[in-house]
This record gives sequence, structure tokens and C-alpha cells, in this order.
Amino acid sequence: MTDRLSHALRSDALDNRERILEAARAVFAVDGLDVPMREVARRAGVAPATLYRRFPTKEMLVTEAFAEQMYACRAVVDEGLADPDPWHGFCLVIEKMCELHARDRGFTAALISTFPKAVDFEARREYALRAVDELARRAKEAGRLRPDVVLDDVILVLMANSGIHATSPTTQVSASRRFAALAISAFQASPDASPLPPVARLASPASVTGHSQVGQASRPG
Amino acid sequence: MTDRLSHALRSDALDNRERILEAARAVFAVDGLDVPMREVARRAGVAPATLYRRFPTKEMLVTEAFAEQMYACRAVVDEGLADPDPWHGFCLVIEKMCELHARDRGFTAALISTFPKAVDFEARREYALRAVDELARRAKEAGRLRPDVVLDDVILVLMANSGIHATSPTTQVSASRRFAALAISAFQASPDASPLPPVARLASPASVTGHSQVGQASRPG
DNA sequence: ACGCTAACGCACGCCGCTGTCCGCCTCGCT
DNA sequence: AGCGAGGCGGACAGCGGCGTGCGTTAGCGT
Repeated sequence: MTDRLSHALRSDALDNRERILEAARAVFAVDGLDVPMREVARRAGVAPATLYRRFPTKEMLVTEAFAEQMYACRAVVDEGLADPDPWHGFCLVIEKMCELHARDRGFTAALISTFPKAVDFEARREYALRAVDELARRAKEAGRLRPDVVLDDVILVLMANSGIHATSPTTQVSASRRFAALAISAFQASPDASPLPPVARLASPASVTGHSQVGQASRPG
Repeated sequence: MTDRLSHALRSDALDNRERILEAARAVFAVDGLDVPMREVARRAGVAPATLYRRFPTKEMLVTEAFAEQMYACRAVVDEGLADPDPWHGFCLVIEKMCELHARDRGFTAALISTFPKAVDFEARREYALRAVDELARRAKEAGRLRPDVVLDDVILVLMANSGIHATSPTTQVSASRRFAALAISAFQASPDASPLPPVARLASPASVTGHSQVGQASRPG
């Protein structure tokens, strides 16, 4: 599909396109998605018109800019799924996802709430959620993940992680790492765990939330 | 100090002032702090000039609007401190704080990150942090709070809680409640708790963070 | 009741962001 | 090397929010 675009693009245009995307990624990562289009253009050393020609709407720019992040996202969940120890894989996913979002502020915004229309995002998102769901099922079967945890809880934690802000990128990832560890502590099966309040239905798709208990091992009672 | 202002205010001015604050609270709670000043004025049934006359800067408006929230905040920590069971008090503070922030999106923004100049906020904030610190110390002594938890972790959780967004207010508080429960699970002392990654130094004041271990019982080493 | 003065709101100018048009440039084909 | 189409960038108009000056209104004290 890249060819469909690039076959008609001249070399300088392609070059500019790449620089725009690079600049967009950089500035989105640091300042979030609310930066003006002109700022992206300025950092790319390009006039606004050029930017608008390549990416008529900000949504398109964002979608393209975070494509590789989406790949990273998929890679993380696949890595988690591949782990022989499901609990370890689950923890890995939590940690990596939190770090991913900590390193790129804009990606979180893009993924969580901002552009619901980007169908490509939706598909990948659902894939990731299904994978986490499966991982959680296995981790519960292994007795490491507490049984009353729900897929929405994972989303909850990811959303919460996006609320963490720090002054420096270093502090940001370190804070996020710490938070991920705390979240994992909360998810860990424990004999003296208090029951949780009713689940909050968030954005998990119906195809996954059909069963309210995430990765619930089919138990009769 | 209210008298110092109100003695010079005419009755209609005072009435408008109250309506402005009410409108500000309402809209800040739902939409956060990024709403235009004119929107507040519109909802209050007041011209922009009037709003600006009463509150020359948005910071002043926010400070006044959330004064009662700050009282509520203090009340929560005091209630927690007064609890004979420190762990129960600690949990109470976490829960109530999370709910407070869930119910009022703008308050979170105001408290956490936005207006560092509001000295009154700072003082109250520090007071609350000291109280939580003390509570944590006692809860650790009682063996209920895991010893490697740090005051910054509480801030971390509160910040994270602010990242939770939902479509309806009901879902919002329910999600936040669930999150608070998970956080408490993470904070709970447990024999099989994995060690935590290094703490992320956040915004806790030096007067409290002088000792890095929150509420650390004085141990030789 | 009357007037003084404070408060109100309309309307204005300013600024930053958005998105688009048009003349010049340059890449790429021959 | 020359030509043509596609690309580039400066410039422009529209919009929305911000903060303020000024004529008018209405509270409050006498």
C-alpha cells in the first residue's frame, strides 16, 4: 500500500514526507497531539502547504506517524503470547505497554481516546485486546493472575498510566515503570486479596467482553 | 478574608460572583480546565467583562472555584488520620481521593500539575501529603502497608487515577473506584510481593521526601 | 426621591491556528 | 540540454479565544 502512494511521489516529495513524519513523531512524543500543524512543518523544515498536501487532515498524519508504534504494540503482545510462562508474558505486556506509552505521550492519546475513526487503529487495538485476553486466561489457569481481574482492568491500568506526567522523559519512564510494577502487584493472585468493587465497563470491544470475566477458565461454579 | 472582598461588593455583584463560581465548578468538573473563559461566562449568564473583572486571570477563578474541593480534600485526610486503624484510614484516603478526582476532572488538573503559583494550594497540598505520610508510617508499623511503598507512589496513583476517562460520570466514578481498589491491593503488604523498581521522584515536597521511605519507622539501617 | 458611584455588557482590536490559492522552482524523462 | 508536470513555499482569508474601553444601567446611601 505504500507503493500505491510512493509510485507517484517524486524523490524530494518522498524525502519531505519522511522528514515530516519524523518531525511529527518527535514532537508528538514529547508534547502530545495538541501541537499545531505549523509546528510540525517548521520542525520538518517544510512549508505548511507541503504538510497539508501530504496529510490533508491531522488524523492522517497521526495515523501514519504512529504506524510503527502500532507495530511495536503488536510485537509486544506477540512476545507476551509466545512466552511459555503466561504470567510472565502478561507482566511483560503490562510493563512494555506502560513503557511504550511513557516514552511517547502522543501515542497514548492517539490510541486511547482521540481518533476513533482510524479503522486501522481499531483493528489492531482489538487484536491486542484479544491477545491480552488470551494471555490473561492462561495466567489465571496457572493460578498467578487473580481470577476476578477483567480485561477492562488492563485497559484501566493503561489509561491510568497515561495520566502519569513528569518533567523529564527519564523520570517519566521511571515513574511509569514503578507504576507498572504496582499494577502487576495488584493483578497478582494472592490468598488475602479483598474482593474488588464491580467492574467498570470501558472501551473493550463486545467481541472480547462477551464474557465479563477476562480469560475466565470455564469453571462450573 | 472573604469579608475583605465582599464588603466592597454590591449585592448584584456578589450574586453574579456566586453564579460565576457555580458555573465554573460545573463546567470544570465535566470538561476540565481547558474550557474558554467565555464559556464560563455564558453559562453564568454574564458578560465576559464581568467575569474578567471578578477574576482577572483564570488561575484566580480556578483557585476560588476549587476552594471547597480543597476543604473536602483536607476533610478526607483528616478523617483518615482520625481512623483508629491506620491501614483502614490509608485505604479510605486513597478511595476518597480517587472518587473526588473522578467526580471532578478539573480539580485533578488544578491540584496536580497546572497552577504551581497558587500558594494556597501548595500549602494545603503539603499538609495533605504530610498527613498521608504519617498515615502511611502508621500503616507500615501495623504491618498492613508494604514497607517499600513511598509517598511518591501515592502521588503516582493519584496522577494515574486522573488519567482515567469515561464517557459518563457514573462510569467514571465506578472505574475510579475499581482502580482505587486495585491500587490498594498493590499497596497491601504481602509475603510474596516482588521487589519494586527504583522510585520515581515526583512532586512530593522536600520537607516530606527528606526520608525517601515513606513513613519509614526509624530503623538503624 | 434623588444622585453618586459601582457594576454591567456590548463591542472592539489582537493574536494564533487552520486550510487554501498561485507563482516559482526543480525533478525526471527524452 | 530542454521541457513539462508535479512539488514547493509565501501569502491570504476565516475563525475562535483573549483581554479591555466605554456608554449605560441599577444598587444603595442620604
